[in-house]
Amino acid sequence: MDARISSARQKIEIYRADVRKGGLANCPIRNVVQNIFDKWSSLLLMALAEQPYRFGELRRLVPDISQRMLTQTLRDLQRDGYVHREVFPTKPPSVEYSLTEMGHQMYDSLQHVLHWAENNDARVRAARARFDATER
Amino acid sequence: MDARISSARQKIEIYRADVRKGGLANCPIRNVVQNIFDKWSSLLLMALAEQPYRFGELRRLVPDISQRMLTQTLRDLQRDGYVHREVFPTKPPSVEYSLTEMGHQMYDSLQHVLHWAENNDARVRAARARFDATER
DNA sequence: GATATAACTCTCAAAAAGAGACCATCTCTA
DNA sequence: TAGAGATGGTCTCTTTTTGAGAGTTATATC
Repeated sequence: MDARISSARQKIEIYRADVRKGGLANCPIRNVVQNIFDKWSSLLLMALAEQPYRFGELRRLVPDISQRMLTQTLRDLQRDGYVHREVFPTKPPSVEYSLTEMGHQMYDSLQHVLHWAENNDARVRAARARFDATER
Repeated sequence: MDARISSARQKIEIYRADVRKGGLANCPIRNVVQNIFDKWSSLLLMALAEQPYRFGELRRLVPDISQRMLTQTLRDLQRDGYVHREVFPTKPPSVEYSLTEMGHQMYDSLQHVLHWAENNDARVRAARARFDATER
């Protein structure tokens, strides 16, 4: 069957499927999306979608990420197969991170939301201001 | 200018722009994406994209969300303008949540990643298993 | 009168994230 | 030749976020 035409309802069912079995680990969407929607993941994917970067470069590119979170997020992305990590035997060894083929494919589908966010920032801010003025 | 053709590089710059100003609140992408990529947001959006639901229905639909997080996530989505909340003056008052026009538009762009996740679960799992066997 | 339903809020414990010190190794500069 | 800086991390401690679950107000049902 073609999963592209599955309804939201079906997706919810998939999300729920595993809850009934007692855990969350087997739900396909949640399983995958969990790591992509991580606080720093989309940002790092955006960077790596453009070109490979070294650890220190990423750190400078994203100044407000802690080294701990950079290490951890990169490892998670590597573990899921989106990112390739290559160590070069230079004097202080350097490490380069790049998107894998699958990483690029995934990013293609992620891009849409990022674009939307970029283009609709003002509307969201306006909605937020309206809410704060009314409901609070 | 058409933001749809902006490169990843430019996006990163946008992400970074506000860091230089000392806070994160003004970065458009991060600002918007933050709430969409919340742990429970995409799941609730998936549900509401299909049809309106009442509070208790959502709770039963997503059994592993705590009431605290359901309330909070819904309020955040409402605040950002994706979700409409309507109170009906029944005896114990009931509340219905539905997607706004903007919510539907946003969901259209979010859908792509969710589809990708649904269709590539096996690949991700395989990558993960490979990583765990090798690197650990 | 006890119990259930509705949509929440509140408190406390557990998990995750951030800040920043520390590490080994090598090169470059003073 | 001593010190500083760059490499890519780890470790510990504190703060923030999340989850679990009891409590709330008001009505209806048995």
